[in-house]
Amino acid sequence: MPTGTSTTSRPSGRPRGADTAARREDILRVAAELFSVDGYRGTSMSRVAKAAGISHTGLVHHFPTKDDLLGAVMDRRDELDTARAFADAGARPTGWDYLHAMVQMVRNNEEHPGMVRLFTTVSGEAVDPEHPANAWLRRHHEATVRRLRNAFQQAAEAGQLAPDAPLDAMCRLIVAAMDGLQTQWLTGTAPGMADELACLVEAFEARWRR
Amino acid sequence: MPTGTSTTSRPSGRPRGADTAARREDILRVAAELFSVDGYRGTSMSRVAKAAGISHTGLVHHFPTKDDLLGAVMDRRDELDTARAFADAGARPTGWDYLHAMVQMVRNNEEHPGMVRLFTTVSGEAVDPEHPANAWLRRHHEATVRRLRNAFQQAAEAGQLAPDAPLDAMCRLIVAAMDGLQTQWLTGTAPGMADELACLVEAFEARWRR
DNA sequence: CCTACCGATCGGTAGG
DNA sequence: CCTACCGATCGGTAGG
Repeated sequence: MPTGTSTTSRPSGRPRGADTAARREDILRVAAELFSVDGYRGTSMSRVAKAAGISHTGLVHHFPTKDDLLGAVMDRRDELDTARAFADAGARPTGWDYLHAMVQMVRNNEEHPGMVRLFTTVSGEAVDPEHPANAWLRRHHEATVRRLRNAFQQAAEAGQLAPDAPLDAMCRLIVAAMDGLQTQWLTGTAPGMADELACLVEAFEARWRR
Repeated sequence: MPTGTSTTSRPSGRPRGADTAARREDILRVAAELFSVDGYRGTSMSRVAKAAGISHTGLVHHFPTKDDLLGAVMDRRDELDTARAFADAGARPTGWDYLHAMVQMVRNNEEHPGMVRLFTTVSGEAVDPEHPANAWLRRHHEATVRRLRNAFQQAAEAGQLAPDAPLDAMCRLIVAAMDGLQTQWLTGTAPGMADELACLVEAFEARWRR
């Protein structure tokens, strides 16, 4: 009995479509782990292939270039990040509640050091305008700032924000604090991240909440 | 006439001691530039040598391993950083004044993008415990936190700090904000860093200054 | 002509 | 400090 014919029903042989999706997921998982420790520049395609249990050329078949692989890894990170954020709070909180939900999201991140390491390591390399993840980093920061800005504007419309509050600076500060706390947490300088971020939100409320 | 003998007076030939120090400084300057863009892992000894105008083995003569070179580059960064911090304020301010002086120091850093890039890029790689700059990164963060803690304790002794202020979290937040703002500034998400940091200090004062 | 790979090797470069 | 090299590994591609 021939295997891999062009007939529509295949009682034996490899289920091709499903295998491809599962294989890609395997690759993305091990690549994320390697990038998170050694960075994009410090990780070779061969090492990713070996960790995924396939050949180098097998890896290239799924991701033609190393840049393609990085892009897929970071897209997957964002998807998992968003999925977890939504799982925590069914509907997205608004106004100051959004800030407190963000603290909870950071507390959740303390259970996922691999994700935090991936973000921090790749961000460090990606400040170089020539780095393949530079556009991703800018997009990520701008999207995060935008969501914070929306929350502050909701607070303002509800009369809960001082009219002279420096909106943009506050948004950027929260993003900066989250990024910087990750570095300190990963190196052991800080025991956590959420309590520190909560301290920032508390100070903001003391100064600019109405 | 022989060149480079061990006699004390050399009317001709290369003044060796001076040359060595100057050459090392040249190497450290170009290495800092390369590390700041491509990172430690993304920079080769050969490329450093070429940029410094010497051979690969000539570079190895001054810095036996790549790790030695990185250590010297980061030590030099810290020296220049400290020198500029002292130049700004003759004596180190105390209490809340120290926080405001730090904002001024960050404003000064906006004139030195290369230094900021070096710090951010190497920090990103160095969260890996196996990275040669991991110890440097931890030392840097702990020293910065210690100086901030001293300042807050001076404020407390002067009765200018609420007794329930979360000292450690505040110190780590300031360090995190400085690090994170550097990333956003380098990628163009934020137009500056000092105004944002000043916003953090203002919020802290509103919440915990007495 | 398709898919999901394989073993082998391309021209160059890495740190030392 | 140079020329001349090493063992190995880089990202990417060949034909089958």
